[in-house]
Amino acid sequence: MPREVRERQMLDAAVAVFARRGYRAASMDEIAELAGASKPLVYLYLNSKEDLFSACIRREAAALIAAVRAAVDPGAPADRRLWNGLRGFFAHTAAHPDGWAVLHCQARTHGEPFALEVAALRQQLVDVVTQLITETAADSGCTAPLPETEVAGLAHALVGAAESLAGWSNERDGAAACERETAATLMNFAWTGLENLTHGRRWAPVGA
Amino acid sequence: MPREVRERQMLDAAVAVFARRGYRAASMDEIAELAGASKPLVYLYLNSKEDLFSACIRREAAALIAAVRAAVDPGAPADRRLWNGLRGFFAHTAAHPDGWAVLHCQARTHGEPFALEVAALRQQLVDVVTQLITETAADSGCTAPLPETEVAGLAHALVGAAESLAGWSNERDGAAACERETAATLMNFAWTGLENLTHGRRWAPVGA
Amino acid sequence: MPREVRERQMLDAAVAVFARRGYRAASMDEIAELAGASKPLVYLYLNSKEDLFSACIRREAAALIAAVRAAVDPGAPADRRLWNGLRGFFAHTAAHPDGWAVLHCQARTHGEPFALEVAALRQQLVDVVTQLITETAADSGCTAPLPETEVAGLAHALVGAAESLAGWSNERDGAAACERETAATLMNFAWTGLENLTHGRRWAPVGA
Amino acid sequence: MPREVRERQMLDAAVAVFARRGYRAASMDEIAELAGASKPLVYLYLNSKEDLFSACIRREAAALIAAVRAAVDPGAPADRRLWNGLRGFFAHTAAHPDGWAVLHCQARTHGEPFALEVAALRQQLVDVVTQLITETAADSGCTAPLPETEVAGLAHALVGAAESLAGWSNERDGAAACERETAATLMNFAWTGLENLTHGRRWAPVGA
DNA sequence: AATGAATGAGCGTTCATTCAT
DNA sequence: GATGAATGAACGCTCATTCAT
Repeated sequence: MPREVRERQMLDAAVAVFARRGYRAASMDEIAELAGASKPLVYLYLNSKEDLFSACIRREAAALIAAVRAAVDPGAPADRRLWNGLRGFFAHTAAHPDGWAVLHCQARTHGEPFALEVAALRQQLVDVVTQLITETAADSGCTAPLPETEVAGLAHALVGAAESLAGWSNERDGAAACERETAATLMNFAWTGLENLTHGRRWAPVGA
Repeated sequence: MPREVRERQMLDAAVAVFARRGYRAASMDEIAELAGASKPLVYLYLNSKEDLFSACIRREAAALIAAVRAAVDPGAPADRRLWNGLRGFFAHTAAHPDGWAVLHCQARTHGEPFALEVAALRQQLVDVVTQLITETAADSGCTAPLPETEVAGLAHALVGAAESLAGWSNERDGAAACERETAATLMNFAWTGLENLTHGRRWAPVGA
Repeated sequence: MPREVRERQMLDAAVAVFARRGYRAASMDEIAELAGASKPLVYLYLNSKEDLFSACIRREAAALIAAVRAAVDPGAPADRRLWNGLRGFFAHTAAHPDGWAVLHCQARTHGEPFALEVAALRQQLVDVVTQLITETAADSGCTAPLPETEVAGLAHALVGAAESLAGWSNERDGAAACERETAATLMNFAWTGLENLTHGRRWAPVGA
Repeated sequence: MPREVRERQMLDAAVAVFARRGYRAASMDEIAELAGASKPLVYLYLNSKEDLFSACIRREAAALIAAVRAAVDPGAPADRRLWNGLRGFFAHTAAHPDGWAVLHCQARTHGEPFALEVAALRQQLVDVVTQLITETAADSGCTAPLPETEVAGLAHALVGAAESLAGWSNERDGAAACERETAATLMNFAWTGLENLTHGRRWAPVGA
């Protein structure tokens, strides 16, 4: 069996086991068995548990960001592009729950080396969203430009909301059927909020 | 040294170590040493690693929800109350980063028993937010009542956004100084978005 | 509470726990709790786990040998005395199963110090039986005196048979009702066997 | 080194250590060291301390019962067969004192799972003896058939006597030289006793 | 007379990792 | 290319034992 195929099987197995058990609790024995290979072979191809986990993170992160980027159709108007990006995100995470679990739940909780890898992914997501926000603002006739820090904050809020909704809708119904509805909820929330902000309509505490 | 004091020291140490290392990677030796006690004493007071982790989760969850509830001043108008709740949330998570890390990052990734405990906390947060949203809608002269499912979705999105922002602002600057700014960002986003929604102003995909 | 009473309670508890769990698996915590005293008090009175176990063995051994000796009525004819001794043995072991378990099952399996104590008891039992055998032989008109080694062997066989029957009849029916029957079985077996031996009627392998 | 060989070495070491120390006091470290292997290998091959002990019991029990069955030559007359069986029993226990100690002293004192395994062995021994008694009775022209319960009692008594004598002769002299003598003592005792019983010659307490 | 508080030492078990083949 | 055999190191947990009071 060619190395490339074997390696993909190993990564598939590793993602599944890491998602189910967590990084520490996952055992190389279980991964090797699920991959249908012997343990020394896993070490020959992937060096160590740490490298294996990193490889999983990188592969899943690349797949996710690629899915989102592909969903954002560059030719569409700004509002459609935000909408498409959200749908792409929800669709991919729903279709690859193990990969999403590794990225969202496991990678950030196990020390620096992995946290850095996943932070890079997150930054890419935030970059995409930042650009979408900027474009959206411009497209809807922005009259009150937002400071850079606030845009970053909004992007983080949006990503967090998306992550939270992804988890919520996944556990509410196994089927990904309502993915569209979930996206719509968030889109409504974000879109109208953004429009107000970019037109200077803000809320302010009375006493401040 | 009286038992109560020792027990609190142990929980403090456990929260710190669990936050830094994760549940599996944390060793009872390290926790005991950080608590300034011997390992058998930790077991005598807290039974097992699992019980110790549960105790940490319960203590930190109770503290967080109490902080949020205390911040939401029942006498204030609805917008102020949402604002206050957000500030309370951000202030508490910034002041107790280890506790927040245990709740947000570690507890959900290590098996059913802990996930259930933290799900209960999250539900309490969502409940609080749901009520705030409902009141806010009523207070601002709602003309387009939202279906229950959508309110739940919004609440989850808001909580997710808040969680994400908490993590972002915590790692951006150790100081809790900008907590107010973070809360303002989210408040603006949420408040204006909500007002539009409750007055029937929505975004809809063109082709749908 | 006077020391003597407390000490007896401790020994009672220890015998029960040692019988149920074995020497190593028995924990001083459980013994102290069952005795209704604190652990340091147990140590104050009985020094160590080893000493406590020794004390149990000595007390139970003394009680058993006393019961057997009391049962053997010195005034009766030899056959009656053997019969009475057997009945005394079975009655006592049935009435004190924990003590018997400690002596028979636990004490011999846990290293030299305890094995020696229980060997002493066994020797006393063998001595009693040896004397009974000798007397019985004399009483029934012995025509073929038995060598000393053989008497010792017979005594050991008899004690072993008695021990085995004690266990068997105990587990066959919880009630000690059939103790008499058990004793009769053994008595028949031993008595007639002895009579033949002491009159020179032996079995011998054909080719020897 | 092939697995089979290693596994036998481990069982040999385990039998020796369990015999010397008892189940609880035996440490897996000592067993592994005596077996000339590392501890993880012992676990890889034999799963757990409990499984290891069970494996010891089963192996030694099978060896003992096989030795006795092999000694009982089916073609010989009944008295010879009883004689041969006794000699086989004494010879095997003398040649494998550790195995015998595990079966007789340790296995019965450490909880249900092991007690059941050794009870099965004992039942097999009792069955063999029961059959030998029945055949012996028939062979010697039985005129007073014994009730089934009494036969069972006699078998238990005989096995107990044999077990006791095995221990006694083993500790009296390490050499197995006197095994023949020990067997003769018991055979004389049992044979003549049986013959009387099966011809209705019994002892009865005077007052009963 | 009696105990709450505390620990050093050790055990059963697991796991990532490496050779020799 | 692929593996059966093997291990050093560490971890969760328990227990006999001792002080200070």
